[in-house]
Amino acid sequence: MPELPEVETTRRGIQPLLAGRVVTGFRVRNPRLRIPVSPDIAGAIVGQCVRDVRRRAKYLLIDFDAGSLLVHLGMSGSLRWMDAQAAAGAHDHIDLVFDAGVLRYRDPRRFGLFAWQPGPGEAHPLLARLGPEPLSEGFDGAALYRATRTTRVSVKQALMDGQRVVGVGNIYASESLFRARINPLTPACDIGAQRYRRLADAVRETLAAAIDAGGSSLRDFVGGDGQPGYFQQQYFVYARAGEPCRVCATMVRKAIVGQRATFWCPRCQRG
DNA sequence: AAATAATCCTGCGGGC
DNA sequence: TGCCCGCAGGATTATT
Repeated sequence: MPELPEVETTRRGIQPLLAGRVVTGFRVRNPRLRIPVSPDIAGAIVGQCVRDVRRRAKYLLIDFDAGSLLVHLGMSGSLRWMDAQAAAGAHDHIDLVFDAGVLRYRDPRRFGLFAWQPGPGEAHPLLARLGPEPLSEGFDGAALYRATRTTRVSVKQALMDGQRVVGVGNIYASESLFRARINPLTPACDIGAQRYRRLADAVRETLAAAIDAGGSSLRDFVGGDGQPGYFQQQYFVYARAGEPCRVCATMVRKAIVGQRATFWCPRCQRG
């Protein structure tokens, strides 16, 4: 389940492998991803040099002079650098081929996407309405507070809405709210500026810690059969319903909020 | 206009 | 043991 930390770990793993190299082929074995892979992509990138690999929200942007290849890993996507001759598995849908090797995209559930954005910047419709990056200067408690004055949805749903802040998925929403000691079911408009400052700090800390944890798995991007980019973290509350809170030993609770499983400690998260 | 529901897909675990 | 069912999940689109 790649959330922002996994995507950032993927970016750090592949950036040094791709930058400066020329694409020699683009093989699509199965174009049926969340958005069908356009047959025009090959013509846009074959023969072109990768200038950089960036990340925006959970999208990877592989930059060329003429534009950027947008890659989203969806629920089960992964990218690995391997020998060009390596046999492709059942869910290895796409190869970005270089002389030195191949960047292979595997995605059993096919929730991911590959799209082409002509030109520089982040003009693609998929990127146009995204909120601030949680690890950037543009994100803080004041921004969250301003963005939640007129909504009655729960603070957890507000936190997961990519127009307010990007990259906070279901796992890290629950984890961040635990760190901030905020009950995920509280209406977003009922939370004050001071507590949003605490939440913004918690989001940053939670994501940064997960990215640090992912650093040790960077080597997995080269060769091997493992799933790169996924790293097991010790969660405070996520998927721990019925188990004792790591802070106060109260039983962790679970509820479905906005169709998503939500976990919290009723003692540590009262407000 | 905002909130909610449906949707895409496969692997896995539980129950029987 | 094997089958069926439900669930998991991000983000867009459709519906209320």
